[in-house]
Parts: sequence; C-alpha cells; structure tokens
Amino acid sequence: MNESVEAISKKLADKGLKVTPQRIAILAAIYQLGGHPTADNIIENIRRNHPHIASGTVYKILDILVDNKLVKRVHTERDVMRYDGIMERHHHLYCGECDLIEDYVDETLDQLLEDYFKSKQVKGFRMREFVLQITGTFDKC
Amino acid sequence: MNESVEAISKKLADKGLKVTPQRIAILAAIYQLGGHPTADNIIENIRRNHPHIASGTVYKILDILVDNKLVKRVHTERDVMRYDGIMERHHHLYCGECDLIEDYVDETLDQLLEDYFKSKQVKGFRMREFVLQITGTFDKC
DNA sequence: CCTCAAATGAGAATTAGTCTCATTTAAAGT
DNA sequence: ACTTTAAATGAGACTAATTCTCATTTGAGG
Repeated sequence: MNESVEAISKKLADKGLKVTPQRIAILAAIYQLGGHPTADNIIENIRRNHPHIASGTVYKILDILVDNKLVKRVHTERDVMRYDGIMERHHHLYCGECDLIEDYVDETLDQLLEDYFKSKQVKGFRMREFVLQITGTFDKC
Repeated sequence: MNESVEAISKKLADKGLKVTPQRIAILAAIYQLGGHPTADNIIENIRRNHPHIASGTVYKILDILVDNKLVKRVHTERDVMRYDGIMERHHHLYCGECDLIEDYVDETLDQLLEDYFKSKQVKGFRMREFVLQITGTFDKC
C-alpha cells in the first residue's frame, strides 16, 4: 500500500494539518514499511532520504497522526510502541514465539461482535470499538 | 482476592519454581492490589514490608511469573507494562479519556468466539487464546 | 547440615520517549 | 510575489522504565 505524495498531502490537509515534508515522509514510511513498525523503524527508514529529522519530531508527529486518526497505535505485550497505517477495522494475530504481529481482517467476525454488543450493553461504559487480540503460533515461527 | 502465603507458595512449587520470600511478596502484592498494577505499583507495595528488594529483581520475577502463567501481561496503549493476577479468561475495557483498564468477564461472549473459531481456522496460525480489547468511555471519566 | 545451581541486591547501563527552546517554515492575507 | 505569525522542526538535554552485570546469598535435594 504505497500512496503518492499528493494523496498523503491531501489526507493531512483534510484533517486541517499543516503539510510538511516531515509529516509526508513519516506517513509514506508507515505505508511503505507496512506491518507494524516501531518509531525506530520509521526513523531509520526516513533518515535515508531525510537525514536530519530529529527523533523527537518523529514522536511528536506520530502523536499528531494518532490524534487525527491517520495512524493507530498497536497494543503490544512488550514495551515498544508500534504503529499501523491501516485504519480499516481489523484484528491482530500475536505470535507467542517471536514478536510478530499480523493483521487479521474478518468482516463476518466484526458483524458477529457488533450484533452481540447491540443487545448486550456494559453498564457505565460507552463502547467505541473493539479489537480482538488472538495469541498463538505461526507455523513459520 | 487475597491468598494466603501457603496458597501462594503452593502455586510456585507446583510450577517447579523455588519458593522465595521475594516471589511470595510479589504475587501477594499483585493479588492484593488487584486491577492492573504496573511494576512500579508492585515495587512500592512490596517495599513497605520488604524495603531492600531490588527493582531488577522484581522485573525478573515478573518475567518468570508470566512465563509460568501465574501472571499475565496486559497490553496497553502507552509504554508502561501492566500485570494481572487473574488467570481466568477475561477481556479488557480501555478508557479513551484516562488510562483506566477494567476487566470484562463475559462467558456468553467467550462461547460465541469459541464456536465461531471452531469452524473458522486462520491458515498458518494455531490459535491459543483471544482477548477482546474494547475501547470506549466510562461514564465516571 | 552440605552443596551448588539458582536467586537476589546494588547499582550501572540502556533506551524509548519527552521536554525545552532557538530557529525555520507553511499558509493565510495583502 | 511578499509579509506575517502561529505552528512546526532540530538539536540535544532529560526522564523513567527496564535490562544487565556481577558479587553475595539462599532454597532445596541429597
């Protein structure tokens, strides 16, 4: 999923964000890297074409992108934050052996959950979204 | 959910782990604190009766307890690891406003998911367990 | 009660992420 | 195009969670 600079710029502008080369580079890196890169993966990727970007800037921009729903944070079992440029609803497969995390898209499941929670409210809590964390083992690991 | 020193010792011994005062204190603290304490919450709690425990020791013991399935790590959106002494299957409610995480037990939901995944296999992945992360807002927040 | 591998304590080291502040820049208006 | 200005960035100091190292202690089997 690679997107053009124009497409990325439009996404930023649509959210009312200033369009800067750094922001474009970070979104482009997330799309290009795919999977669930860490901030460090992103920094490393960007520095190839943009050697002077400060790591603090990357963290700040990632926060802004998350706040503006252009990127999601991925919950992990370990202490490094990961990011995800896919905003469609999806779940995650966590490998118990290594730190691989794969996306799992399943609209039937989404519908099942949605139907279930339509009738079942949790008292004192307004639900907004759900992500299923499925832990197991990949054959390849 | 407070457990006696004897009960905790037995849990450790049953896993083939050495029973040490530090390990007992950490498990007792997790049970006593309830919720989803951070390593720091646990250290603070233990130091009252056990002032000389080293933080490195606490982290190492927590790893051992997680490896031996006496404690779970809780996936969070932020960078501090949290722990959970409840080993029964349950899900989590995450507050979007603050960093509150509550347990959500729902056996009907568990059954629903189990039935669904009985017929639906994910290729190349052997599933072991699932936790639903439900994000939303608590009325009290 | 001896032995010894395993566990612990103390503190240094690492590292992800945050903060500060001087400088630069995007973009709205002239 | 040119100005203006609030917002964004770069550089690097700083913080805090977690890991590492290694000398010392201890649990548990023989």
